[in-house]
Amino acid sequence: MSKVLVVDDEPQIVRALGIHLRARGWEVVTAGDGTEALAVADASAPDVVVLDLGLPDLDGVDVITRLRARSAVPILVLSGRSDSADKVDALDAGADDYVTKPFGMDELLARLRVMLRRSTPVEAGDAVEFGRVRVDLAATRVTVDGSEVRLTPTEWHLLEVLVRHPGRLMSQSRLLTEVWGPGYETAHGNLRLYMAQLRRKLEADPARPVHFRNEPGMGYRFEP
Amino acid sequence: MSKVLVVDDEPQIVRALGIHLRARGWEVVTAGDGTEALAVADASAPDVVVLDLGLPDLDGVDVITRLRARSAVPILVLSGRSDSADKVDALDAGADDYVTKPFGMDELLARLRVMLRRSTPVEAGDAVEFGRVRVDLAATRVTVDGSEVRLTPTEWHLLEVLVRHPGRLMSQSRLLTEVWGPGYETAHGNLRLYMAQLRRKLEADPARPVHFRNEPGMGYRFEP
DNA sequence: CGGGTTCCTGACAACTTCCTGACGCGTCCG
DNA sequence: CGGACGCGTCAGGAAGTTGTCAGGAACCCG
Repeated sequence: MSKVLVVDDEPQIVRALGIHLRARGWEVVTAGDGTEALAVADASAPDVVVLDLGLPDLDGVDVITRLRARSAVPILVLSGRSDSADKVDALDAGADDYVTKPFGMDELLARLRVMLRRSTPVEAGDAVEFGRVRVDLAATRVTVDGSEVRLTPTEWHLLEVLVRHPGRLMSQSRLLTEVWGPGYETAHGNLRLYMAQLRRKLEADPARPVHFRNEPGMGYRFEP
Repeated sequence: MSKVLVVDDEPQIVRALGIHLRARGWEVVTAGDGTEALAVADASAPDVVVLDLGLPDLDGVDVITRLRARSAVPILVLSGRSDSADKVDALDAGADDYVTKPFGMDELLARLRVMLRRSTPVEAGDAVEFGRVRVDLAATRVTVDGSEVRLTPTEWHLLEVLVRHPGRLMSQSRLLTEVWGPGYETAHGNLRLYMAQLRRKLEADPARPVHFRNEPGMGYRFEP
């Protein structure tokens, strides 16, 4: 049985979600604001989080960032406005998907199932191989053609974030917040620099990257 | 069996629609004005709503807004006046499609089937396929015949908005505000440009689009 | 304290994307 | 029949991004 944490400040929404989710066999824990959400997430380790962006105490994006700092739990965002700006911000901060209110219950349940099925993209402890590179996540070790390559801490952190989401586009802001922490969303120059170093150390032809690709204006993508 | 709510102030239209719909296996509930419509919608939770804009008590757009505040039920608008302004307003308020009176019964039934199909099975989780195109919303990736197609940020935003509302007629102002943000409601030239680029990249014959169709004066519609 | 490593900042050229305006074509309506 | 309107298309310049380099500050460790 999977556990879901529902965070919303409107009690009727929490109640309605709880009823439907329990009817489908989920175990449900709830929170009414951001502070409570963080506490409950720590205490009960949910498998997935449903988070309303419009909370009374904390900014929704803030909550996402702090959840991300602790675990890789999938986050589904409920967005009140159909305005796209806050959705983009949420995704950048680390949310995995979003649904705009008003939403159909079936749609939400379907998305939750998908997220759960896809959760933990790459487990810690696994090793990822691509080209002539082998990344051992458990041992914190990288080898190219069998010989070890030394990475600085920042390089390693960046590589880890990318490798844990194979094939997925990661926006600059998301990479920055995950590697450097909240507050560095604008240090683009930094990201460019370390991406270049990763490519220099891991790509066969750093000028023509195959595994660490950039999509102009959108972000970077790791391709195994 | 699916349930449809028919809202119209002319009894003969309600009766005629009821007969045809029941003959096709629909369960039908009715309302004669806006207030009743809202009450019946709450009480019987229809799968789709057919709504005449010219109601005696409430403005049609008002009814749509209030329905939308409660659920994501698809709304098909019946417009009596050939004036197109109110139709656009209805779409902006959240209607999914419209039919102009006098209408053919076959056309209305066909539209209803489309709306129902889009709402029940839900988008297939995080990937949408149509023709030879596959849109992976989670990975932010588009492929045609298996080979990747690169989209610019604006192209991707536009595609995402369209794809998340399959079969639905999206007004130009809505597309503009969702993709470019509030304040760009009049930048129609922009929308035409990027719609053309999407078609060039995704349609088999960009000059004769099948999946990204335009309805003159209204907006654009994505058909899977 | 010194040597080596790591991290950050600022600059530049090459590139991509975005916007604007103009033109042609078809439809609709007077 | 002519004009207005909306739509699709094209091209050019403005604006923003990215890869890259070099230099200096901060850090760690012996």
